Amino acid sequence: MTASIKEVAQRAGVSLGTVSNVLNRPDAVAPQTRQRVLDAIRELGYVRNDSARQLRAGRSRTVAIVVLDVSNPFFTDVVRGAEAVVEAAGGMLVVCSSGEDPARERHHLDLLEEQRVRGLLITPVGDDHHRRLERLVARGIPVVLVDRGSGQSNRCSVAVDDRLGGRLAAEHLAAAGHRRIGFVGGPLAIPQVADRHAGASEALAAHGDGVELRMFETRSLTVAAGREAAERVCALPAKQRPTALFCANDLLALGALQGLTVGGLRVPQDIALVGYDDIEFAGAAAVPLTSVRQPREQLGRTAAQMLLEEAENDGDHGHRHVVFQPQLVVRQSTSGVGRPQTT
Amino acid sequence: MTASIKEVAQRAGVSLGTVSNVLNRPDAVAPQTRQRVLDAIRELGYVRNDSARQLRAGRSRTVAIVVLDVSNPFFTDVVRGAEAVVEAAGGMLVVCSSGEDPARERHHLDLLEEQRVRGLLITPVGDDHHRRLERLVARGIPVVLVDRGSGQSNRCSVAVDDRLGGRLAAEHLAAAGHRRIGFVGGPLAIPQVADRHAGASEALAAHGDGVELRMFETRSLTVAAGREAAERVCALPAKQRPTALFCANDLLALGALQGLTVGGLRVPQDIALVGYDDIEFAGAAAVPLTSVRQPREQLGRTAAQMLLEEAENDGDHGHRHVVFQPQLVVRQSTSGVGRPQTT
DNA sequence: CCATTGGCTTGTATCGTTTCAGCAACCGGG
DNA sequence: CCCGGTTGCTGAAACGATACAAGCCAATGG
Repeated sequence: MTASIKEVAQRAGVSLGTVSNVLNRPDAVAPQTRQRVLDAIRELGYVRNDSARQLRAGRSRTVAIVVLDVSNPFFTDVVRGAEAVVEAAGGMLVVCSSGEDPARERHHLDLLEEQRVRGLLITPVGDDHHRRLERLVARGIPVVLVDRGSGQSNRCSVAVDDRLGGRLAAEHLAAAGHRRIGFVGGPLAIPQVADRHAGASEALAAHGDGVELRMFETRSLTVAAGREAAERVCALPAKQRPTALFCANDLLALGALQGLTVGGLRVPQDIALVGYDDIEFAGAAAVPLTSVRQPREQLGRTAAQMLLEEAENDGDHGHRHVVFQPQLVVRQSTSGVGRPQTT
Repeated sequence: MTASIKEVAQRAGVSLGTVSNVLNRPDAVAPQTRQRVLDAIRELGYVRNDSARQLRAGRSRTVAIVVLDVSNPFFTDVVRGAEAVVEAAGGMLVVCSSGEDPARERHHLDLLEEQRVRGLLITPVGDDHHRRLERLVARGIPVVLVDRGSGQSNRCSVAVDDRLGGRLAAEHLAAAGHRRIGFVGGPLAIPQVADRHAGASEALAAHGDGVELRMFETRSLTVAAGREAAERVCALPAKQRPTALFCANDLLALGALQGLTVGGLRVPQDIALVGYDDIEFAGAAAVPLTSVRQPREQLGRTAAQMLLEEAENDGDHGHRHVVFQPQLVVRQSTSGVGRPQTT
């Protein structure tokens, strides 16, 4: 059914090794022999068997990236960045989504380990993954943490300063005079969420005089969760209700925007809204969203580069921790007045 | 470095085959032997080598899906549907993005063929892929066309009726009294685009009396391309300018919305806008978008089911062609009056 | 004219699994 | 006491590719 190198050899009247040479070191084969082999390959429709290659070589050319949610445009942009780098290097990037579920994450890691992937980019779900990743590294599979700083010095990481991002958002709101601010996000086990919250908290504490940060925890970082959180906000009596919401990502913010509108609250007149990530859709929302921008594609590119670099110099390799700075993009959802902007 | 089955066998004091049995047919091994083997596995941190497994088995457990654009929420939803089915069956789904580029598509297919994937879900870029896919099928790799009907009877397909979708959109606009309608989409080599256009064209022709459908071709189906098309529209003198735009997908429509706003045209008062796909962000846009809804996740689920089914019954298998019906969802971008809706 | 070189090619071992025929020990029935 | 049937395990043969030592032959140099 599927021709192997042996049949190609037979047909071309050469030995196994020669065919292999044609494939891998064409210059080491005499031109006319090479041509005969190439003809045979074409005639039989021969295609290399990667399993065999990998088995022999002991390593694969595929790199995996495990993200929290493929449907989140933030991650698809990260993936695109990583993809570009990996493909340029002749590899293949496989994308797995943990869906914020530690069990699925583990399952994916199991499979990827069995496949002996060349390296792993991961945005881990919780905090209990250290031993697991440790083991991969010990096995010679380099790991780069994405969108997550690492205290660990035995692996690289690429992150954006989430505390700073949280501070930027909170300071912006506090400066606009908000005193009751709500934080929408969760699960708190996700470090990015915790850090953004911590940053906001920090900034408000520094601000002094009873600025309050109230937590509206969500079960996931999705539009639906944002809508649901907004319902809780709307249900509060006006006196207790926050006058501004800081959402842990833009999906939540977009959901919250919908939920608030349904609940009869106007953004930003009745309640201001800040998102996080500045995904492409944030600026195009019903009320264009103020958001904390992250260098999404660059995150992916840098992570992939570091990974490939580590994969080359098998073994010794100075682990680096790159931290990018987020940037506040102010739009209508916090600006009180003004006309729609579309950047 | 990485333990193999042989070392496990040695440590447990049994033969190779026994370890393999513990892994694959645990009941065929005496409980205490089994335990010894399991202990050895744990102590050595043994992990199966999938390459070797695949090589021996001649087939892999991974299924691939090749989509036009991972950043398009339509496709991420399709992917999620497919993923759910494949994972439930114990497999793994690898996602590749062709970026609407035939060369990249070919490259991915090459790699996937080398990997001897179990099956392939694909939304092909152009129309010249038949021979290519044919070859995969001949090799025993089942192929299911996604979001694309197939005249071919030797493979399955799952699609949504794009001509009908185009008709729905165009009829809606014509019924609202629009006489100069613009179609924004491209490249036309993408069958979905061509079909949606054809459907619209058809509906308007049936409508008679000089209703005009003018083409604004784009280079891709992205937000940026939509913005750029809107600039072209804005540049036209008011008399020639369409009073409505039908965009081949929601990304284009969202981009167009931004471009039109920047160009000083109001949606829907000055120009109406219809998108396609009804992605989650369509309803949350600055002006909630009227759009043609497709059953996105179901598309993926059905495709994956058909693929797995075909992969089971190696060989004979009745190829099916499932066609879903799209559905027009009317929102503010074509409704002239009314208040924001958020569903 | 022999030795040496260098260009091409061959054959074989190897990677880590799974599979399968075969062997040893044991059991109960005739 | 032997025989057929289990049960539990072993050992070797694949799977398809790559690497590498070794061989062959013609050409080159002394």
